[in-house]
Amino acid sequence: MGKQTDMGRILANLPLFQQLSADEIAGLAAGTREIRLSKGRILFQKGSVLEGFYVVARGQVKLAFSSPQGNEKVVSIVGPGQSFGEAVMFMEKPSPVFTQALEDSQLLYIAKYSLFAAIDRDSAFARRMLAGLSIRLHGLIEDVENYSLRSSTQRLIGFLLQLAEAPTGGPVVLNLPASKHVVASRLNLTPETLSRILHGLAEAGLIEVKGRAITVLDIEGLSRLDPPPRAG
Amino acid sequence: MGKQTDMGRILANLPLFQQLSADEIAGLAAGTREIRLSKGRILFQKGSVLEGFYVVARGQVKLAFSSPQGNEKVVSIVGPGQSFGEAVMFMEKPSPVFTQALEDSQLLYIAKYSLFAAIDRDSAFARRMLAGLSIRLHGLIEDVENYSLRSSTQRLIGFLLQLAEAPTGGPVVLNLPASKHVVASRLNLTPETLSRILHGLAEAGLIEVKGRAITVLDIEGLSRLDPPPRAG
DNA sequence: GGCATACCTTGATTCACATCAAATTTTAAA
DNA sequence: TTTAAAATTTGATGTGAATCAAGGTATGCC
Repeated sequence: MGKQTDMGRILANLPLFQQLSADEIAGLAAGTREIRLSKGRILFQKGSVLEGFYVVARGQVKLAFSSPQGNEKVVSIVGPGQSFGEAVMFMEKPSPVFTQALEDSQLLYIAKYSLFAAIDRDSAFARRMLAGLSIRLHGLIEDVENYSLRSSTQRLIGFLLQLAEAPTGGPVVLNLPASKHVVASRLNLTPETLSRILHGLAEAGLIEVKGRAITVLDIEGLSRLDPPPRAG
Repeated sequence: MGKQTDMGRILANLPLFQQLSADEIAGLAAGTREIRLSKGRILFQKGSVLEGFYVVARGQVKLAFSSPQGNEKVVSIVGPGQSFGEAVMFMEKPSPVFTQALEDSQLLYIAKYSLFAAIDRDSAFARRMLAGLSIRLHGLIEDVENYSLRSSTQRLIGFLLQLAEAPTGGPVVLNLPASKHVVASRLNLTPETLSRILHGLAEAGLIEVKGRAITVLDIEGLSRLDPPPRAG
């Protein structure tokens, strides 16, 4: 036991694999290996071809691309229970992004053949996989929407409200999921702009900032500045 | 015959359904209906929930979102043989975009249950579906990359080179897939900016513009202005 | 043809955000 | 603690592309 059953337990707890049987989990676990990644380490470079995908068990990694001019843009901050690399694996094309650990992390690498076996055995699982990719796709569409028709301030507010994730009116304390530098990049801002916006919102009495901890004082007020997408 | 076999023929020719057996195509066709959409018509609004997905048989539609301020951003221009709406269907969430016909169009609507049946019957098809969504996802990542770290000019050049799709050095004639207004929106530009950039490139002797027809005179020169993503 | 409607271009101006430069604070390590 | 390195803030300035405002030019309709 030990390693093997640990992996089984982690796998079984992933949203994606929630509904698999013990047998199926065991099958996946056989094609899975553990990877430890210390802070700052690159997992794979842009251009890599993946023969499997990854799940974060502990820690945090970022997916990002870099321009020839050396700028870097964080596409995604991936935390425990979340996976990445599926699309690149299914496509069999070079990855458009690279992956770097933001903290010391523990990942699981699940081999393609092992996942395919699960898909072949269980079409409900295949559907769940499709739904998973669809959600990812939806997220990217939202990003595109944010970048193209919302201002810096609106993007930040949207981000904060998502973290706050509480429809209550009262003050909510939240922690930025990463350094301001990384958060800024994720929101397509410079660190300077992020700092100024946070200052401005604090000035306006809408939030309080203490390092990475942000207290949302007035969700209503923030929402008013952040025209939420109305259905219809 | 007629309608029914027409649909079968169209379905069978779609990249997604290429490798299905005649039986399987027939099964899909049973859950498929034809939709005619005249130019300017809205197929579904933002916020709609889809019980199936669409394939363009003839014509052209756009997927776009609009801001409260009335701006509109085209996410995708969809032509014959291409499909859309799968992700929204799998997710069972409101669509983040609306769909409007750019020309008189003929679409096929493929019901969810019919697709699910195909997935249940044939896991290779499920895999192809996964690969299809992955490709879509990859495209969106590219968009995000373009919006966040390339200039207007670079985005346009990238777009032109993709349309040119010929590694030859000589002049290539291509047609913009839609009106300049729509193309501009797709590239996250105003029509004014698009016009100016085209003018500038023509001035520089790199292209020639005559309405929607664009002659690429110097692919090399264009590529030099458009740092292509290097793997590695 | 003549008229209207959409489409595109051109110029002047503005603005949001980036960039550059320099403190200042926080964190980590010795 | 002391010091070094990293992260963050603050201020001054620059700029790419949007916006505003007219003109032109196709395209289709009567």
